[in-house]
Amino acid sequence: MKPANRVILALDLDYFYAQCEEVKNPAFKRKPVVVCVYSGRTEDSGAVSTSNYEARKLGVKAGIPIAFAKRTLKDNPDAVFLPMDKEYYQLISDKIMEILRSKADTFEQVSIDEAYLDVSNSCDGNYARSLELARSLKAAILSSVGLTSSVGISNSKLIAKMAADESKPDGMLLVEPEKVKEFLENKPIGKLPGIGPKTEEKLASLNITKLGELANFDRDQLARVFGRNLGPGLKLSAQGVDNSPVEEKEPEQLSRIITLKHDSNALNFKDELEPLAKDIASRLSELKKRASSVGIIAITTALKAKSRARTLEQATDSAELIFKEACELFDSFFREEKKEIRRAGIKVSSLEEGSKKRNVLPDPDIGSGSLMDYV
DNA sequence: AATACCGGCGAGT
DNA sequence: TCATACTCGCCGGTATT
Repeated sequence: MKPANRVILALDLDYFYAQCEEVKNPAFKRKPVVVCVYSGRTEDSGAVSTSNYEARKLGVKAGIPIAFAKRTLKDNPDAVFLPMDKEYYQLISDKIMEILRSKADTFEQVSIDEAYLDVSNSCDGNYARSLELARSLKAAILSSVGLTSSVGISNSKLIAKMAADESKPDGMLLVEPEKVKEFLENKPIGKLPGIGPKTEEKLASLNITKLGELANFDRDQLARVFGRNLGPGLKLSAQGVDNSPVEEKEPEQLSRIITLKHDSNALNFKDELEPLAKDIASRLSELKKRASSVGIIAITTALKAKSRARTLEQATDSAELIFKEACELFDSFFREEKKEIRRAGIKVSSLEEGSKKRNVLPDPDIGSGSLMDYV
């Protein structure tokens, strides 16, 4: 028999990059640990990628400038600043994801440190059993790589995710289907995944601050303010309605971006750009994919994101072609925008299967003309 | 009217 | 104060058919 309820588990690795560094060097535990992405412009230019809870307590969290973080912790001799070691974190992540995948009916990795498991069948729709499973997963992760994690369980990805968020660090929280409404209604709207600062402000101007209020708000008015899909979607989410399946998704786009050595208003940074194209091309061939759209990303000195893109006649995985398209897009970008840019990137999208040459365009439909054409 | 594409924005890790 | 590197998804506008 198919279980009546879905049983979905969301698993999050706690403060992932920083915790990986604690594993590498256990002396870092109890010290503020700050994982940094140095942009290489000046000594401390760049941003904090993530930090452990010791650092967060002191106000050093993801996204802030490294220089700011150093100033904040300057009187704390224990504070540790480390460059991001993504390869190492990736190895740890891969090992964990392999374990999780093997325990799920269906599995979906959503980022380097997060995954959903649909365990409806393996737990036979039984939430008590899912709690046992969650305990054993957390234990398996701890014993294999030494990391703590947080797990949320409910009947949808949305609520499981929110439950995991609420339980962290090193927590576990079950929200049974009958408890979903109660779980949501008094929470501030910003707790809903997808509602960030901007959306929160717009909702506040409609006098909506709690999820319960959003759940009961006029659907059509939400549609007018937030758009036909997004508006009603917000209302459904606030009601705890989420039927999205747990399934592995193919990547839809790849991008690489760098901070330029010097701000620029012309394409005089080809040397810095070319490796991005090479990188994307080799990733494409790893994935056995080709891209039929190539685009560029430009971040202005005012930190506004700009983009240009072009659809190719034929999908490609060639570094040379991607680089050439990107150069042309940057040239025309600088011709029309008289802006200085700080960061530059390349993005490919419309990815399709197959690394071998193959024309995927349909044949020109010469038979579709009117019969009258021949009269 | 439906679909495709583009550029911008917002959110999340 | 200074402000990384990604990925995903949606929106409105415009072009294409």
